[in-house]
Amino acid sequence: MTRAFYVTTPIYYISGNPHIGHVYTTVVADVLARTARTAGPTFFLTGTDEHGQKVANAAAEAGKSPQQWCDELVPRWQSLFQTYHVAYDDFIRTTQPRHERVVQRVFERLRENGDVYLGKYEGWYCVPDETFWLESKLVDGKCPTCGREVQWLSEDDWFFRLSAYRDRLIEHFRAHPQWVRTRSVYNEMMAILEEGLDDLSISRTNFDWGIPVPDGSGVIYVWFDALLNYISGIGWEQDDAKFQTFWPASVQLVGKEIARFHTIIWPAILWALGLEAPELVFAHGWITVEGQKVGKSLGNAVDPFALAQRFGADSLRYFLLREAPFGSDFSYSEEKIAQRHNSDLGNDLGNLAHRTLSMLQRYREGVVPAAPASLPLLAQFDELPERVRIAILDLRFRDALEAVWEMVTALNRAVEERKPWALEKECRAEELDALLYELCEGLRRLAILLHPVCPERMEELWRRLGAGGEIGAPWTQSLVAGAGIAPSTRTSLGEPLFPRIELAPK
RNA sequence: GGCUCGGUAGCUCAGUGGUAGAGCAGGGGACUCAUAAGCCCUUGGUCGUAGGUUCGAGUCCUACCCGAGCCA
Repeated sequence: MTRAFYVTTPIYYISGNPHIGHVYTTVVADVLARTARTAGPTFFLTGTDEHGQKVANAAAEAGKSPQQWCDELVPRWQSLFQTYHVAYDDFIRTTQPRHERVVQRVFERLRENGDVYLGKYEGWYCVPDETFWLESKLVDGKCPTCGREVQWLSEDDWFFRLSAYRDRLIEHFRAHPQWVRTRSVYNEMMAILEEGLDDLSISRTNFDWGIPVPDGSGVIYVWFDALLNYISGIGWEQDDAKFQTFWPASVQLVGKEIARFHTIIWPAILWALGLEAPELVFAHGWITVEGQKVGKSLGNAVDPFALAQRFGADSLRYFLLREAPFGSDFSYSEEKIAQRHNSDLGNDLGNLAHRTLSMLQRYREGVVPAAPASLPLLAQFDELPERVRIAILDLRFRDALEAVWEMVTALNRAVEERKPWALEKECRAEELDALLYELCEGLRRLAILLHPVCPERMEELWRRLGAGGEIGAPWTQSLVAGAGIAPSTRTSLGEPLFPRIELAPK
């Protein structure tokens, strides 16, 4: 029933260190990918964007070559993603030959078919933002976005015939009102299209840190270069089987600041190549700190490594997905992270696991009892996996998690109502066995359902349950009749999965 | 300036015409397997403001205020 699933993050521009925003997008992609993998073939691509004047300048300031600068920074990103348990299928760097070949080949192809032509570019350019500005848009002669000096460029450039795709773009937007989310970004892109499109300059001659224009001078514009990672990363014209399997992308995640590149320029380039546009571009909001935008320049950037250290990577992942509906901006604070961790993960889920395994230890020496004839407690959640899968693949993470928590609450309630300690005292062994079995099996299912969100902690829960098979196995194998936890399985209690975090009072 | 999205309980948010909801936080209770966690009960909102349409509006229309964002 499922077509292959392909999810991408933006490739990250390595002019500095990563921050929590990079974690946010990448974790979301990881949750999508991990969920999709339980249903069918999946590919998750992320990587780094390494060309452009801004990188060249940063490298020069550090007294390094651009390549050396990138080589030193890339591991920083990779170790960040490892810290957050991100399991990408590939990590592409735009300085890799496999990517550079593709960019040059695309350039040649479009030049052959007339979508790329030689023209003259004159105008203002903001180096840090890699953006062109009309004189009329400048504020006091400076970049309206970042307030820094702009440069006057006058050069012969190669242009991409973007204007030729305007009508098709408008038609595409009208025919697929859900292809760009959120709604507000869709509306804004539509407004841009209705205003009209100019052709796009896609080469630079005033610096040389980029992919050379084939049979010409200068380098290819960093955005043109970067966008193509999404097809070079799955082997366009290099690995046809792979490319055909995964293109068009199922979900391309972007921050809303780069929505225009991904929903206007990108589909036009794809069409010029005879390829399909991605199925969905989801432009999400910012993370703010106490209502303020996070950024290096604002000086309120939080070290994401330190956050993982303090709260646990899985708790951060849970927080990012649960706290706000995906898409809108949301305000992050340490208090809120701690509150989510304590109440949802610690009190509800972690304690459920701990009390269950503890009772099993106390009453049954840690061994899973025989399976009862039916599982009435769990039967009401037979539809839950499908609900969760649908919500996650629709990027409604909060809804998915709320649905899972209905089950967590039901299991906690069942413990209260059926009082295992009383059953033990009254020697009602059969009832106690049935309840304990159902609680263990319930935990096994919760571990599977929450594995995409909290992979490390759920793997630990899986081990403590002594569950057989793979936690990440297709749900058609692990969440069906007969797949339940085996009687006589030996469990272990262990320390709390999500120990309470006490914040120092302000 | 034009445009977009949002403004619902202390906090985070559901709710697109028919008697205001959830979770958390706050208050009370019974219990004890457990991370003083869990369970039960409960306080709390003139749904940004002012008009309008309608038998009836958080839900539609107009204006305005506040916040965030977009404008080759």
